Amino acid sequence: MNNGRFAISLHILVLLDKAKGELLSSDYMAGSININPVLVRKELINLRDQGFVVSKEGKNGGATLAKSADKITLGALYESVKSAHLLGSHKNDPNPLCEIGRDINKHLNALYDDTERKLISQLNQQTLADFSARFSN
Amino acid sequence: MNNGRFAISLHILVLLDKAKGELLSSDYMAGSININPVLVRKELINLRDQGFVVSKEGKNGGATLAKSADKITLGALYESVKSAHLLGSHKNDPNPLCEIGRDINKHLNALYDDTERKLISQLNQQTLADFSARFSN
DNA sequence: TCATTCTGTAATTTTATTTATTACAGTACA
DNA sequence: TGTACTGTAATAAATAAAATTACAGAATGA
Repeated sequence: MNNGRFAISLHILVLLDKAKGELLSSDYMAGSININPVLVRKELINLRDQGFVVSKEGKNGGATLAKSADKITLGALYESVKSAHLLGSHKNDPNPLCEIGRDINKHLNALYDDTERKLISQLNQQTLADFSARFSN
Repeated sequence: MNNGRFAISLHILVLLDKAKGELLSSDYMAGSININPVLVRKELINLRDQGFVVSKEGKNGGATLAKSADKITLGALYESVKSAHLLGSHKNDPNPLCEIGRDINKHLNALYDDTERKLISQLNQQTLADFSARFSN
């Protein structure tokens, strides 16, 4: 996971948790995160696909949590936004004529998968409720 | 860690381990990794600064491991190449007028630091020797 | 000694990725 | 039926990563 999507999604979820069921608009949330509202809407679609939030179209629409904050683990959130490999490079196209180059991707992927699995189980020990509780208000 | 530096550095180290003390040139290693030799040389400088390799200038020069492969942990390698935060975004400049935005970086950083610490201790359980041994030759 | 083969390093260009912007259709409300 | 939203596509701008070019300096050995 190489981009700001984890931070954006977590920020969204904290805002929704603090809103206690009140619908928040993407424009409002974009103002808090200080990013473009379209990015918020895209993340909301992903969060909705994962079952974390529900959203309502039309006037007075917006988003709210779809489940209790203690049912959303940070590991699940991580998995929902990860795109590239944890440690992975963009391009990795080693020389197949070299004995090391030929096999390294297989071994790197095994290492990455193993490491990522442990990272996720680590993150799964914390929920959105835990994280949200760190905010004083 | 968001780029291919971990993969590149590990590839270099495996090549050097398999070379058993014979000096390898950056051009040769770049050919195996299939990247530009200048990138290899830059990584070698970092690896040398970390005490993992030694390099020799001039004709018949090149690089070799500075210490035994079982003394180089993958956690130390990870630390040597990490630049950005593990889960961190490029830009993260939330609105300080929002109570959540005002505090979120503090809490995100605590989460990132904690998670990264555990990732590194996980990676520290594996050495270059372990990884290199996965290659059949 | 001097051509050769390396490393070290800076500067620049190219490519890839991420983020922002613009635009607009569709939905729901009041 | 205007207004305030979401959903979504297309494009542009900004940023980051990688490649390229260039060359100085070091060590070798013919």
